[in-house]
Amino acid sequence: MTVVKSAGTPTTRTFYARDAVAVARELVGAHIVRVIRGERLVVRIVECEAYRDTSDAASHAYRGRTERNAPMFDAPGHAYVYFIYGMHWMFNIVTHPPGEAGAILVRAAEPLLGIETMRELRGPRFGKEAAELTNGPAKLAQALAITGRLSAVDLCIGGEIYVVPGALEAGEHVVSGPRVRVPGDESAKARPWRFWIHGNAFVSR
DNA sequence: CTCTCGATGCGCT
DNA sequence: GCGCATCGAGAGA
Repeated sequence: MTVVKSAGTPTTRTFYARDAVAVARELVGAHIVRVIRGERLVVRIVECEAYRDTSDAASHAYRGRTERNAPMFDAPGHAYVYFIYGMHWMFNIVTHPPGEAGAILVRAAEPLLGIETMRELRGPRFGKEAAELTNGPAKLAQALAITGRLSAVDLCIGGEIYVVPGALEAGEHVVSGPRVRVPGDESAKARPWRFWIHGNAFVSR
């Protein structure tokens, strides 16, 4: 069982001003805090994927800046939220060295606080199992009421959504592998830029 | 449990 | 028009 020790201090801008692959590994175990209607919802990241810019054919930033992917090119430590498959929102954290572009997709998390509210946000027929609330990127966004309105929001100032450093528990370790359903050439597909806690029950399918 | 398939909006070729 | 950093229902085993 995971113990939530405190509200925590948000991660800093400099934490995200580095290579996205390196940061993605360190982001596993961190907490996302979402303040909604005066309530704090807290989840723990158990799976995420790094996307870079021109060297990464799978990345939205690969073909340069557009209106949609603009947050990926702007200051690190902000959200990049986009809409896909006509119905789903994806939550990313903008992460890249100065002058570059990139983001980390949060694919799955473990609910820690506010589980009943997450259940309501997901819908009454989902979430009988806690893992069903947040074990996929679109599920996570729905459980935390994340939509395009939060794209480009600063995650480092303790506002309506922010990220807090976390730690792995005893016996846990992070493993890596190819990203899920990425487009692009073979080299992009093969890159082991997906990170997750080995054996964790909240990792996506 | 596993597998297949439709939903549904929009950015980009 | 195509295809997507997905999910859930439904069918079959």
